[in-house]
Amino acid sequence: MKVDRRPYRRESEDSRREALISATQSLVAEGGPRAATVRAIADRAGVTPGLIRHYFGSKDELSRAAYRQLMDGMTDKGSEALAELGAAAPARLAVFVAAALRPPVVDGAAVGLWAGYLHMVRADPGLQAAHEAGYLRYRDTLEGLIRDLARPDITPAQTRAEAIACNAVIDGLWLEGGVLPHLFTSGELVRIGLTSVGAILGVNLLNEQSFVPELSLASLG
Amino acid sequence: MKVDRRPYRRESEDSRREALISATQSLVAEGGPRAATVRAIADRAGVTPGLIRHYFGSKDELSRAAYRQLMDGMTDKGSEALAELGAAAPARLAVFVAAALRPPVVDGAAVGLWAGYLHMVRADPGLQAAHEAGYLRYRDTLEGLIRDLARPDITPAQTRAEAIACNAVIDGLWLEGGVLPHLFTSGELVRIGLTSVGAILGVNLLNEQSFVPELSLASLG
DNA sequence: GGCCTTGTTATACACCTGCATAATCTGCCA
DNA sequence: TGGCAGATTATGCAGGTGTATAACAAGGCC
Repeated sequence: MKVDRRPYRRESEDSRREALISATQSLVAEGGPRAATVRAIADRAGVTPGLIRHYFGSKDELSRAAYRQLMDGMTDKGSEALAELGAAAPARLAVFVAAALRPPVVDGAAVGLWAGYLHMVRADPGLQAAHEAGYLRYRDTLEGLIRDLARPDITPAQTRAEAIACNAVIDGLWLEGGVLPHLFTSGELVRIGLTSVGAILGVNLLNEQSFVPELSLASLG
Repeated sequence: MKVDRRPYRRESEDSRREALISATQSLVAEGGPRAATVRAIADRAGVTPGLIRHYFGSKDELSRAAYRQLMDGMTDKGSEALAELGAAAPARLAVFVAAALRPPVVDGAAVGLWAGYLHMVRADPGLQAAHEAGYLRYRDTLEGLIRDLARPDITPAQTRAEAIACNAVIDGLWLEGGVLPHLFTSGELVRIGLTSVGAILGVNLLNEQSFVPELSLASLG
């Protein structure tokens, strides 16, 4: 009594790694990290479990790769939204903030993955350095946008403190929006984010909505 | 060949529940949720695994209880600091915010524990309900303190949005302070928190420092 | 064509997981 | 002083986990 054997299919290394990482992320997104077993991952990637060990030394290493890809994607989202427009400083800041507070950045799966690896980040110095670099890269971008506002009589130290505060607001909103999406109406996170960042900096960012196509009035709750 | 039997020791129900919850929390904080197996929990609590089922119906229920206690404990820290003084509304708000932004609330282990659970929150509806309840309890307390400021011409909807924003600032600062403590000088988190919450609400909270003994100038960086 | 490297699959294994249940101990009350 | 109830321990079980290893397939190279 023979069970049918999976047809042998040879594919590129990039394609296989991508499929495995993608399968890991989607499984964690749906059923939490406990659902992301080697067998489930391999099954979804259309592959047998052995390949995980072949491409990544172990399941943990695959998980780490998935985490790294998640972080890279999130930090890039804001910059991408920025690159397209050369508008005035307040509008650029508004775009950057808004990008972090709506899908695909605000996402339960992203929060879940991020939180799941937080303790590993605390334990592993290498990952901690990477995490810190990512955090500072984001905050520095924010600080640059704040500096570009060219408000008079603002010291560098104050700009730094403001960047920390704005970053915290964004982080907090991103977090709760991802974990408890049903508590916030559509567009509410963006509106609250722009309002409070504006309040912290003493500028009005809500009027900058018109500069952002995706942030039309219709998309606000 | 008989293995030695654990000595029978009878203890109060409260003591046993407390020991099991405490063991669960420390294990999750150290090694993430995966480390908190029934056997490891029972071992650390000085008990056999069967007791978990005896006092809590299942391991999941124990996890939920441990998470609930964590969330409640964080809110309680603020309320405790509040209970002692019957000062004016701005001072009370300042005390509440400051309590969340310094040890023992700001703590790497606490963040690790919280993150470990957040991982599970997404998968388990029961834990999600616990998280939502804890989050709302804290935010409602904050909203009450904001309302007590009795500023003129503030709608309930605006108060709600402000509470969400202030909660986000506190969450973000608490998080980053716990994960990357070396990036912030002592007292910086408290100062930034009071400044930005004040900016969001249009009040000055920094002057309220004098009302808080532990928040003397000496403790600020 | 024969061979060898390597991607891929299948199987085996040792361990661990949570849960159920039986066995045992102890304090309390009649 | 017995004995019962309930707290606590020990054992068993069915299933799942990650990983190691063997078997197989296919393409490149001489």
